Amino acid sequence: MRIEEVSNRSGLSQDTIRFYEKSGMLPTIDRDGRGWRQFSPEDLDWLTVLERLRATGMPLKAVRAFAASAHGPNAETEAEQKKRLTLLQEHAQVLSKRRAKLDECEAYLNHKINIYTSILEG
Amino acid sequence: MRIEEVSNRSGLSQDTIRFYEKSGMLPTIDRDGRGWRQFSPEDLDWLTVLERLRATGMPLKAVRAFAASAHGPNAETEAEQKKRLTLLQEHAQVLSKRRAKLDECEAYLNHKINIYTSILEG
DNA sequence: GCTTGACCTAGAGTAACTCCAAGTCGCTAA
DNA sequence: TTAGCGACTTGGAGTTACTCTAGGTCAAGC
Repeated sequence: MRIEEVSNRSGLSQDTIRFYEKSGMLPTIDRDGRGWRQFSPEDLDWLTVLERLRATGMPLKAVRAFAASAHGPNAETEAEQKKRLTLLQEHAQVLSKRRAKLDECEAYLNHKINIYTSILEG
Repeated sequence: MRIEEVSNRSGLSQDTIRFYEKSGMLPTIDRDGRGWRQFSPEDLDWLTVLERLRATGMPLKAVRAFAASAHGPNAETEAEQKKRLTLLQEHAQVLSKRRAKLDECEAYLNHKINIYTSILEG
């Protein structure tokens, strides 16, 4: 696949994909004769993982640690898998806090909207 | 109140509060004899609003528009109130998308965690 | 042979903080 | 009374995570 397709499917911009490659968060991406990136289905899967981690606020530093573990030479050893599990579990905790904050803010926002609506109607 | 108290209560750092003041998102804040900011309870309320809008990802540009409307000379005219209502309603729509994304990512994360857990246990 | 379109790179620009250095002021303890 | 402390002040530099721009390559179609 070319970068445009991978961008559309993963939800990451072409610039972001190039930036992720440059900053070591992707495995080696093939190039064709012209020097264009050729993404495999696995590359797309990986970018989709990254998009989800980033969309829920995992900092790039942690994403990079996750990437290094997943694509390093010892990726499939128990130690590395445990490392990745821990990173994901920590992130899951962050997400539940994020959900609580979202609930709070949504309730507050609806409250505010009701106030404005009733002022403007009555 | 001094900046430390307002920071603790609003959840915004002291630096962020100063940054918001400098970039025109706060009403005029009183100063005491030493030049220290003296926040009123209304100032704290306003900062709490800002913290909630930002915590749910409203861009500063929109926050600034909201602030300009809320503290401008015509703040209480119907036109300005409608403007603010619209901004809040637009943001409420963003929030519901954000919630959907959070749900999706949380499910995916739990799926991944289950996979790692079962590999490492079995 | 010229244009178009999708890609390439390096590097500058942006958003929203966050940190730092250097300075002021009022208080307390020696 | 002066020396130190702690909470503040400012302007400006640094950071994160993109995002955009300029200038360039290459294959295909007219």
